[in-house]
Amino acid sequence: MNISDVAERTGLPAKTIRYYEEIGLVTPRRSANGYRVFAESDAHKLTFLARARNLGFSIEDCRNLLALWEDRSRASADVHRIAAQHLDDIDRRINDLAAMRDTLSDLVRKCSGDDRPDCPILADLAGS
Amino acid sequence: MNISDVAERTGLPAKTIRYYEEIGLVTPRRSANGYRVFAESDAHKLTFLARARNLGFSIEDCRNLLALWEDRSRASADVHRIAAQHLDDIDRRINDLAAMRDTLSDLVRKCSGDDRPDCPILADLAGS
DNA sequence: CCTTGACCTTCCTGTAACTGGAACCCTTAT
DNA sequence: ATAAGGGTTCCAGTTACAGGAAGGTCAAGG
Repeated sequence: MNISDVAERTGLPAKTIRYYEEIGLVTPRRSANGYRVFAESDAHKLTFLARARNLGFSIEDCRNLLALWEDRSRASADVHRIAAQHLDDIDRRINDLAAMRDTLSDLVRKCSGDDRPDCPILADLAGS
Repeated sequence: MNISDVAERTGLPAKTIRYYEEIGLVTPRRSANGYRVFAESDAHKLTFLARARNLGFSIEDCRNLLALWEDRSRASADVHRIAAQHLDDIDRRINDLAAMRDTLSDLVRKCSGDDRPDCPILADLAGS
């Protein structure tokens, strides 16, 4: 498989796949002309990576998850811990964003949004 | 005021304040020895920036909001539009994160997290 | 045989919003 | 004289790629 084939199969841009090779997440072989040649196992890894990234795991998390995936003797506790930490992180980010949204929607609602200069949003940001 | 004074007053790190000067958000005067000297108006701007950044506005949004704040003849509609767009953005991000959380908490719940290698999380990421 | 177009390659730069650190200057107190 | 605690500039690193330039490769068509 050439890079565009595996790009299509995984949904990852070719650029991203090259980047993943650069940082050591995949190591496709090379054909005589220098083109990358992806084996099935490479495609599976990249699919794994695409899904993990879609769930918001960082590249370093992905690296660790990939290592655990390839380790037949892994303990599921290790995977569980990484996922649970990421879940906490997501929850924190949701809470932060929800707090912003509450404040902001309040302000947006209070602001007339017409052509007058009076604006509660700016007043609040200025410390009223 | 020296930089550490205004840092304390605004809650922004000195590094961040220097950065804001570098990108033109504030322009404190300089004293003879080269130190930055912050006027009250500078401190107010920085407070404004700190609050806007806390609400998740991008630097470019902040730059625009600041310009509107300083423009006595602004239309509140301009502010309203920036804030409403940002609110939409926040909502999108919350939805994205919530989707991740739902999937992930499902997986975390299903994973025993013990020392056996069997792991539904990895199975799912692999495409089961 | 030559060209054209679609691939592929590497390398360099830029993104957002800072943070950390090195090397060095200024001021005040001991 | 020196030490502590400010301040300054400049450079590199962070995350996870994206865009683009310059150039090699391959298959089809005239």
